[in-house]
Amino acid sequence: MNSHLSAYIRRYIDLTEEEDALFQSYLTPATLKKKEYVLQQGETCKSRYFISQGCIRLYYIDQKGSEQIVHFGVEHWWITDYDSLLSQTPSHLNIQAIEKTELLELKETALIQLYAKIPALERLFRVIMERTYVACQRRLEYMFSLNSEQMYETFITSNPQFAQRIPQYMLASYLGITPEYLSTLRKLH
Amino acid sequence: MNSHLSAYIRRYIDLTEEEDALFQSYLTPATLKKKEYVLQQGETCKSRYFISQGCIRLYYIDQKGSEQIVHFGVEHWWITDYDSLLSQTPSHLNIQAIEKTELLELKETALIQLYAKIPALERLFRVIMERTYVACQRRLEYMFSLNSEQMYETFITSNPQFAQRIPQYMLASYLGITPEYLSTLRKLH
DNA sequence: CGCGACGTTGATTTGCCTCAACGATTGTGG
DNA sequence: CCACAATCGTTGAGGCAAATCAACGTCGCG
Repeated sequence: MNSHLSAYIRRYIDLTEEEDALFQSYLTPATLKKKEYVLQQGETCKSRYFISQGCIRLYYIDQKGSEQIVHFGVEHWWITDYDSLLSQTPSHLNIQAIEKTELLELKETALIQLYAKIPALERLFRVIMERTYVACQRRLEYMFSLNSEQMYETFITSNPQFAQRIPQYMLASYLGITPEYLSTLRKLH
Repeated sequence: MNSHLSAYIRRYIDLTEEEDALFQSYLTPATLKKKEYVLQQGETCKSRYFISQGCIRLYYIDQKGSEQIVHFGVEHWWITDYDSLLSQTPSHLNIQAIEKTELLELKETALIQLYAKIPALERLFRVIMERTYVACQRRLEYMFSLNSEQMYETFITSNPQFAQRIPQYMLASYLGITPEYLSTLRKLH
């Protein structure tokens, strides 16, 4: 039983102790070393992963052959490639540990069984999805409305602790700018 | 009873005829003239809307005072401002009919009651949310990976019929470029 | 110690914006 | 039903944010 996960779930739905235990019995812990992969492009995604400890990046390789970071995941985030997972088609994403990371794996086939046993889980994952979507939407709006300097400052001020954990070239990729340009932005304070 | 909506629902979940009728009894039809608003910035969003006929845009006013289109909605799309709806805070979005549009309004308070009466609806709206999120994610990836010309061509080829229904300045806004620049792109074929 | 990964700096280039002006089309009130 | 205004798309000149390319310094690690 993972108490972090129990507390996380309790923020969204009420489960009995038995339901909580049943849910968690379907989860498989895994530990990743830095730079190890959860998923590599070409594979079909079969699971969602709850990050109990550590830091993850999702990225793909664009036409020019360079890495584009889609987003990051940290403690208490669920991460997966929803596109591949839900359509069961090969993924174009790579999901990789940035540092030593502990995950709980939830197989999608198991989740589908669990929905029948614990209907409240439908709500849990609906709410998670809603919040994830709103975050994605906000990011789109930032990209439309802010220039690179403003995006950098917004990121730094809203994720002060997290910004320390990732190398600058990854942040640059996430923001959609080059490492060189991020470097000049930082000079301007 | 709206047969389009029934068919739409059946693509995702199975409802009995009684459940379908109950669900639809909670929906209120509305007709919008061109340029009428479903929601204006500052209001708190209370409902989701199923578009039975017509075309909608969601946009906000950025710092410079110009309209930025977030996305469009057409027949058989659910549209709302999820951020405002779920947090019950004032919206920064405007939702407006581009042409004469027929909607079915589903109040969020009603939906919350309905979740208890028809648990399968949890699944319906979870699946809708998942698909909506994947679409948002794809759009982010396009913005990172494609230049304006490629984004324009992608939009035109994947939405050939829809592109005819909206003025070019709205498409330019959606793509994140100026109408002037879109005009020069079109010259290049 | 030596190599590779990471960050920085500067010169040059470019994709796209801004601003201004001008047709074409649409719509509306007299 | 016409006249005028408003809306929409186009064109061109000039400017800027950010990319590209190349080179170099530094640090951490095998």
